[in-house]
Amino acid sequence: MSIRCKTGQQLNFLSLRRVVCETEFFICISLPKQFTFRKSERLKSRKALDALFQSGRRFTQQPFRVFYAIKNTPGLQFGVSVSNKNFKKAVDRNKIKRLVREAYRLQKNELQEVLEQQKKGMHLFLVYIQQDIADYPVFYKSVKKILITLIKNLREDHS
RNA sequence: GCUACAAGCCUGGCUAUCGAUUCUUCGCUUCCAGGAGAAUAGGAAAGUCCGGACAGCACAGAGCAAUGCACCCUGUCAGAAGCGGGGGUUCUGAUUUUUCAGAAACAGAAAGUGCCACAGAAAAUAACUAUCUCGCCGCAAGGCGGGACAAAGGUGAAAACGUAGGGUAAGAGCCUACGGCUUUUGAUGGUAACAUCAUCGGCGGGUAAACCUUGCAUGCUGAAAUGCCACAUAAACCAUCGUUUGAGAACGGCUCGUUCGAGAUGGAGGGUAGGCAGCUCGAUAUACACCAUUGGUGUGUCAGAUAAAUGAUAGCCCACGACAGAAUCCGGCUUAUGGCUUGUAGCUUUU
RNA sequence: GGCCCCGUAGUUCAAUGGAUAGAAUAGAAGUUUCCUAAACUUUAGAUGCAGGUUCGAUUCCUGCCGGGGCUA
Repeated sequence: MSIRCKTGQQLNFLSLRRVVCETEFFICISLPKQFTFRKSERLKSRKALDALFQSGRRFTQQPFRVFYAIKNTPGLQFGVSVSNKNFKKAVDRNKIKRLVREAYRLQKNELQEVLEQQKKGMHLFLVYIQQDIADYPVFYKSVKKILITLIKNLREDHS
C-alpha cells in the first residue's frame, strides 16, 4: 500500500511539471497494448531488403533517407541502419538505432490503423545519413514527420 | 594538499511508466497472440600481436625448401620465444674497495659471401708517402735503381692489443715483464647459465633487426570451420587435357617414392542464400578435509542475439559520469580511460 | 569472425641503409601583355606516430594510428 501511495504522488508530481510526459502517459493508460515492437514487426529478410533498395520508393527527411514499399499482404515491418563509415564506434551506432526504434515504437499506431483500414502492408526502412549524433527530441520529430508523409501518400494512392 | 611511479579494487544506485531477447510457468488440442516470474553486456567486450581448446581434412617414408625462436633453472591450462618467480653475463647511472636501481631480439663476425657514403695513404689482401740501408750519378741540394714492410702519416662513427725494457742499419708481439681480450683442454664450485684457477695457442675493425651458419620447434585450414534438414535447378552448353601409353588426387611449396583410378581445369550462364545443431556448465570460482600430486566431495555462479536484444523518458542521491558494446570459448600482451585504497619519492603550507 | 596489403609535397609517382629526400602538376611572387591565357624566372612546401638496431634509417625490426582488399 505504501509503495502505491508513493508512486501515485510521483505521478501527480510529474504530470504537473512536464507536458510532453502527460500526453505520453495518457496514451499509455488508454491503449497499453499498442506499443509493442516484436520480432515479427522487424524487417529482417535479406531478400526483402534487396528488393526494397532496388525497386522501393524513397524520399529524404533529414536526418534520414526513407525506403518504403506498399504490399498487398497485411503487416507493417520496420528496420533501421547506421553506416559503418560515418560512425566507427559500435556504441554510437547502437545508441542511434535504439533511439530511432524507440521513437518509431511510440508513434507507429496511426500508420498501422490506416494500413488496417486499407488492408495493405508496408516495408519501411530508415538509413541514418547525418554525420553526428542528434538528441532524442530530434529523432522524435523527424520520425513523426516521416509517418505523416507516409500516411498522406497512402491516402492519395487509395483515393 | 599536489605531482610522479608501483600494486590492488570498483565501473553508479533507487523509484515510476512504456518496451526488447532467452528460459520457466499459467492458459490453449498444438502454434501464434496474452498473463506472471527469473536472468540479461566489459575491464578492457577493442586491437588481432601471440598461444591453446575445439572442428574438418590428412596421418607409409626420405630429402630439400619455407616459417618462427635464441643466457639458465623453475611455475602455470602450456614444450611458454612473449606471462610469474629466482639466478647469470654485459652496459648505463648513483655510490665508492662494495651495494643499489634501470636496461638488454643476450647463439655465432676465428665457416663463407656482401656492405661500410664523405673524409682519409689505407675501411681490411695490400698498395702509397715518408723512414732506414746498399749501389751509381752529382761540388752540393738531390736524382735513379735494388733491399727492409714493421713503427709514423692528425681523417673518420670505426685505424691494425696497451705500457716499460731489450733488440736492430732503422724498426716491429720480433723477444721479455706486467696488464687486457680470446680459442682449446683440464680441475674446483654450481641442477644449469656461469664463476675462479691452471695450461696450450692467438690478438685478424664493425654489421647477422644484410645474406648466412649452428641448435630447437612447426601438418594445413579456421565457427563464414563443420554436421544435418528443407527448398531449388542445368547430370545441360563451349574449349583444352585424359581413361592402363594414366588426366588428376592423397601430398598441403618442390623432388623421389607409395597408393587410388575417370574424370579434371577454364569460360559463359542458371538456381539457392531459409532453419537446426556447433552455442555456452567451462582448461570456471571458492571452501573443506582426506590422500600425498594429482584428483575427489560440497556450495555458489554462469548474456546467448542472428539486419543482431540488454533500452527510452522523468525524478532523487555524493562527483550528474571517462573509455567504450559480446557474436565459439579460454590464457597472455598492447592500446583507450573515470574513481578509490595502500606504499615510495619530491614540492608547498602549518605545527 | 578470419586472412592479407598499403601509408612520401595540396595531388600523382620516384629514391641500393649514405650528404641538402627528386620529378611532374597545383599554389605564391615576378617578367611579358592594354587585360587574360600560354611561355619564362624565382619561391614555399612532405617520409603517419612512438621506440629500437646501426656511425647513419623513407628503407631494417617492434608497438600504436589511419586507409584499402579478400573470404559465405
